[in-house]
Amino acid sequence: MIVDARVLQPEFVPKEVKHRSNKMDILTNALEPVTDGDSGETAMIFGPSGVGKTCISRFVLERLRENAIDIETQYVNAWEDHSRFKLLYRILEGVGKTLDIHRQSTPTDELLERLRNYENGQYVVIIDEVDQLEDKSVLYDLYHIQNLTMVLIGNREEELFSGLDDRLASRLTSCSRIRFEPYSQDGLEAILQDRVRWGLRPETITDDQIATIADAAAGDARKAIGILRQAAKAAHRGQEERITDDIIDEAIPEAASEIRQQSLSKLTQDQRIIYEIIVEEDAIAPKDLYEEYTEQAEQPVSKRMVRNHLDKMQHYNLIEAKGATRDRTYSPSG
DNA sequence: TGTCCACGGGAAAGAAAGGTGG
DNA sequence: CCACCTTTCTTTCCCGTGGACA
Repeated sequence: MIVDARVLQPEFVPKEVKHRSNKMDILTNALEPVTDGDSGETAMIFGPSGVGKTCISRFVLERLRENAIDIETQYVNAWEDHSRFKLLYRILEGVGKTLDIHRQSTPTDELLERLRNYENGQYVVIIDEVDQLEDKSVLYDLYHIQNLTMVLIGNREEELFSGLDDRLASRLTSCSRIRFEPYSQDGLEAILQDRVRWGLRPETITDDQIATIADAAAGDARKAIGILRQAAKAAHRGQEERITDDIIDEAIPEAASEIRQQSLSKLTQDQRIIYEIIVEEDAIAPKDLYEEYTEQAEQPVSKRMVRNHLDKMQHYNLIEAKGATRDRTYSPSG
């Protein structure tokens, strides 16, 4: 019943863009000068996850490249490359200037110097999850590089501006900002319909079922497509002709746990011990948590390190912290 | 209302890991 | 294979915060 599994993958460059055409226009305008060989305006994109921020940016850049020569583009995820060095390295990678970089003989300033010396036309860089960047001063340096245009993507505006250099912050107040809202019910249904049309055999899913999925996804397209994928896979496994309501009911929690599972697999041994304690206790005070952890771990790490782990797990949305200093508790999220 | 103190998180220092050139 | 350097991870130290408790 699955015709083309690719359209069930979240990365597939989809027709979603048509629901975001006004946002695309703003971004395209900001980057327009690039096609004439000038630097574009720094663009900032904000919005919750699964609303097409990354997707739209990549799409716009792709189209830019098609329409003009001498444009290089690069996509960097600051969640993966969160140090100054890694970020700069990744950016240089996009213009193939990393060949003879030896970490030993190449201080990070040298990386910047190379970017400044890049003369082969305009270079547009998407920096995704920019709030995850630990050293935001690197943005200030990048901002001042000729021929380099940045597209910054983040969840919340305040998070980006906090910890930002004052000088840069004031410059950025004038640059173009684009806010993405969660998809509407109708928008999500249209996106799903589109995927279904290309990815599944006709008649395998009803409009009502699509509406159910869209509703469960709460404005998040990634989640919606995840549910659809789970449902299609389940039906496929069970040799079903079509997707039943029962399959969808099961696919909704499965899609959620799929995301959680992916996060869990990235945890280290220590982090997993901590996570399991929190799940076990449901809500636990920091002190008790650390005591319990020291008992279970063969080589317990310091309190400070446990706090780092807790931070990380909050980022992954695995746990949440409630309360301020004294009455704080940690509990599993969801 | 004032004192106490666990907590979170920043900074510095130390240890480990990863890579290079001899 | 080793000496050496940079980056990354971990620990140690410290201080401001804000509930608890008198």
